[in-house]
Amino acid sequence: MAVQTRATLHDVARLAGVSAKTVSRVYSQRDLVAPDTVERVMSAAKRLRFRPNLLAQSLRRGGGATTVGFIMGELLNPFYYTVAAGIERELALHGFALIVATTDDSVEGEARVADTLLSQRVGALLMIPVGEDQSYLEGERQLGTPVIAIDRPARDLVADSVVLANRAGAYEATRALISRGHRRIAYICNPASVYTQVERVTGYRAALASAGIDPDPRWERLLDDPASSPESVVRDLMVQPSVPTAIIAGNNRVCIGAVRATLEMPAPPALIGFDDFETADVLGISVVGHDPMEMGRRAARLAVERMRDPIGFTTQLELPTRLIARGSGERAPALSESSR
Amino acid sequence: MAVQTRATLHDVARLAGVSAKTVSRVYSQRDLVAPDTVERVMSAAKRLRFRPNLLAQSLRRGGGATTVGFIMGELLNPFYYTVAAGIERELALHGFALIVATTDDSVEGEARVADTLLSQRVGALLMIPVGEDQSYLEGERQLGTPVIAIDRPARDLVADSVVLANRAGAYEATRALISRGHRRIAYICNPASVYTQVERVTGYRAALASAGIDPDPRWERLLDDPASSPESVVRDLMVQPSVPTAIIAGNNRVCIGAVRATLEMPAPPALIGFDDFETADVLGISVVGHDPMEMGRRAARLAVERMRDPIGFTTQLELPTRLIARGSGERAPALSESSR
DNA sequence: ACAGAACGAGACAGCGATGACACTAGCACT
DNA sequence: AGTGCTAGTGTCATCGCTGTCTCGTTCTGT
Repeated sequence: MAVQTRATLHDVARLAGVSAKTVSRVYSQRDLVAPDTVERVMSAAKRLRFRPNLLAQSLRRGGGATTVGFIMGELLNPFYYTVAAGIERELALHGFALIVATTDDSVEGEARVADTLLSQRVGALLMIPVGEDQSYLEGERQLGTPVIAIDRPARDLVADSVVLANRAGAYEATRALISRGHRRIAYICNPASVYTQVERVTGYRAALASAGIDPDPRWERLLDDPASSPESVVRDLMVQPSVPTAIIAGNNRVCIGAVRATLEMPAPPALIGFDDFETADVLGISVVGHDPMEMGRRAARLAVERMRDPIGFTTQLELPTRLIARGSGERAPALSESSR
Repeated sequence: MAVQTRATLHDVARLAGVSAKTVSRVYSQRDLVAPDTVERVMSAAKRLRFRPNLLAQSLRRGGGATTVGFIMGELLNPFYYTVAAGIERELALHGFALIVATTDDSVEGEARVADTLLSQRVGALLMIPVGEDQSYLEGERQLGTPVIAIDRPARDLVADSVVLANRAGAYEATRALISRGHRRIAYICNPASVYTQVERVTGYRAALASAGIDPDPRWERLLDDPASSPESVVRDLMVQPSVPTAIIAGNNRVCIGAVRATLEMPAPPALIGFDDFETADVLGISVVGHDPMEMGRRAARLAVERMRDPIGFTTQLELPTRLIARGSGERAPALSESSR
């Protein structure tokens, strides 16, 4: 088993009878090289299976990075990986490779992987911020590594960001329920202290207020307990003396939990989820949908722009949501319930 | 806005009043350095926000890569990204970063991204092979970049691989249906010419044969048409003069399509899917389940081993599947059908 | 007290590539 | 003939870092 070593520019140069610089020229195509020299070089390169070393190249060229890092909570969450897919596609278009790193949604994890990625000299850092504070990246930004926050704006850090119209989405969903006659509308989410949920709850309350309904703490289940299952939260809610006639689930996990909990009920409450999910149509679940892939694409595009022009103004992008009616959100309140 | 440049070893050395090599020693911890020198260096490094350049480091150290590449069809497929999640976790444990690249399941895409990744000098290449032939990577393998094939073995290439017990899984599912009294069992998949499906179909036929049932081409819908929707294929199948009493769906897409197609039927056929999916329990769909995350982990572990020891024997790993009963696969054939 | 080990730190080269600059040959023009 | 240009190529230094070698200092044992 011949364990050879990888050929370098010099090996190719020697075989082709030219200088290393000329081989470099052939590959970078920035300079003129005589056609037959090109041919000699190319054939030598092919014979040696030469492949330019991008690491050495970007070192020499002074940091022109070829990779971009994406810091996400975990790859198993459909929302996250759909964003990742969008990022990957957009970056591929511009010739960048994507390094993904997961944090398990922990603050230490975030700092740790950010550190690793920066040591890898990624050209930009895309992230779904977890911690309360991303100021530890401010220095890096000044050193020329742009940071793009996705889904939640970064805290204490100058960074571009791409977020959803969370308030408007929740507002619209709540209004839709109200217009069907619902007055007792629950909002359930877990975790609740993240930016997106805070925004959505605000939209939810605003919609209630606009209809003259006082928000009722009984129907706001804003949890921050990774251990508690959404399903049991919903079950618990539905055995109270006074039950809501409609539920808004703050994210897809809670929504699926709510589906599980209410599937067998004789008169299930109306249900609207936030975030679309694969089998939502099969299950007939109405949701506040949006386009996570597009979020990723936009974020990647911002990153590419920032790498080219580090000194532009930072951009805050808000992407729209839209209510997708599939049945579960259009159920009217049960008669006995609607007249309390 | 002060656009500074990133500090290097030399900058730190100058500020700390030592040589660059000593700073290097402090960071690599392979050599002895006096405690107060360490402290001086560290404080200088912190002041300059120094962060060692891993690219330069691995260049100098001669290729000791810090990244591993994963070539996948597309990030949107739940199976693929779950594998990716497993890979990422395992790699993180060993200090490698993961670069993901997608091919849109095209052969050219595969070759293109493999090229990019190899130029990035990834330490290993993990891939879900698409093409008929991965021999173009043989040279790279000899040059020291191990290749690990996932889900499907590589063709014409010495590579470790991690695959599922496809035949056994399909065999078990088919036998289970037979034992409930089914005789007319359809197998639907798209695409059909990939390794996994060929194996599964083989298992399916073997099970039929073992029960003395002749395979019937009417009930094998082996498509290779990305455009045709699984749902319509199933609908079409169910309006034939003679309908099957049970369906095996070759992958999760087909399975979800089958669910859509049969949901409203008064007497739906029994249904078993291949690959588990998020809401399968809610929908009561029996599946041949397996553990894609574990596949990713195992593949990553193999990659790490190979990077450490390039000359071991190649390993072929086969991971088990298991039949998960949730109702849809346990339906007995309709009476009028079972006695034909 | 002195040889030899052990420790701590610097000088230098070089990983694989490219930017800056220099140089030659050939041609067109005055 | 002399000048200026261009096309095509080579030399050298260097990107940020570390392996190897070297050297001065302190410590150890007899």
